[in-house]
Amino acid sequence: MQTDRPLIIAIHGCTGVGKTDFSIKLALQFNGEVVNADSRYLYRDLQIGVAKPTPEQREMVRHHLVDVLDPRERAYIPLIQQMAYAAFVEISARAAVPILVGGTPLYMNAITEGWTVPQVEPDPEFRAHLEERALNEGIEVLIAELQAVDPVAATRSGNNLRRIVRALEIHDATGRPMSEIESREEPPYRFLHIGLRRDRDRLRVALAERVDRQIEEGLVAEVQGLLDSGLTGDEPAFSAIGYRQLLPYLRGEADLPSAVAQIKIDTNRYVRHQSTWLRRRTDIVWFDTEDEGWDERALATAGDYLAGIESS
RNA sequence: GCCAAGGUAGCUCAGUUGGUAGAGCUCACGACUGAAAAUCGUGCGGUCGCCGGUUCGAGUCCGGCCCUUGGCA
Repeated sequence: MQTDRPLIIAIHGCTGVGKTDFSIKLALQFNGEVVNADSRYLYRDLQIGVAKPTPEQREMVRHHLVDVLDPRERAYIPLIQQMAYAAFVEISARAAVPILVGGTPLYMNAITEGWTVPQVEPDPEFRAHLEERALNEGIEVLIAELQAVDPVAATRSGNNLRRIVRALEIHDATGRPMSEIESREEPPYRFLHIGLRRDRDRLRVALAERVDRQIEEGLVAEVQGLLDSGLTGDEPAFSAIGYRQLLPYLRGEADLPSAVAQIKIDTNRYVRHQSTWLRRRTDIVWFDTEDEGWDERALATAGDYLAGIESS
């Protein structure tokens, strides 16, 4: 199929497999610019714990969607999509190659598959009210209510209160079932999906070492600094792994070793969640980063794609 | 050496008046379209410290032994 839709390279993979370093190589070789799709890179003031691209890397390659939100602000799918698509336009206009680098599979999918989420603004009061009812009357009551207006959403929401509340919120605002409103429309771009992966056990060990390194590099002081700047620890950015686990320690409620241990456990759990999303995609070309010369082959694959020699 | 408490799933622990074991976490798998590094679900996993006794039947009672922790000498 020949079209003149702009070419985009998307890099998928779990945390710690080397997406950031590879994206720099890719960008340097093909005149690329990085478009971030990692929910934690969006936030200003988070650095060590989220393994953000270094200042040097950001000087070498232009980055988009990094440090664009205040820790108090909440990220959400349409916002990420708008910013990413705007970046694609800007980069393409410069005749450069957009390199979308994931981390947050939900955002990667929403961007590359063109999800259309129901345009219903979250209503804090409505949510608080339902959450209170769930507490007092039991979550079954809400499930039954959702079942009545949107069986599809009720079935897939299970006991996940957040999803139940969201579905009820959409129905309340629009009078229509969330499951009917949502859709997807292929975005006007062509993507090459490159996935980086690594043996899970060895990745876990490497990530544990990364956590130890982050502590040595001053993660505790960074988190303390955020609190000193007036944040409470309840802000959206504080759901970041490496940050929220340090709060009990800084409050004197836990010792450092157990807080660090919890960071490692939560990091591994995060990897599992990412894997669940990634396994579902069938359009990713995978590279094992433990294979000799994987990066050369990945770069070559990208080169062929950009040159129009798609082999598919 | 003596006294006390305790030895049950990888970890922390529940186990009612004896009826061949549960929870949370870990780990694995899955769901999830305005919170997603969030949230929710499923599954794997134990010769109940060892030996013997009582009993139709013992993690649960009795005896002995081993080990851990605390206290006293």
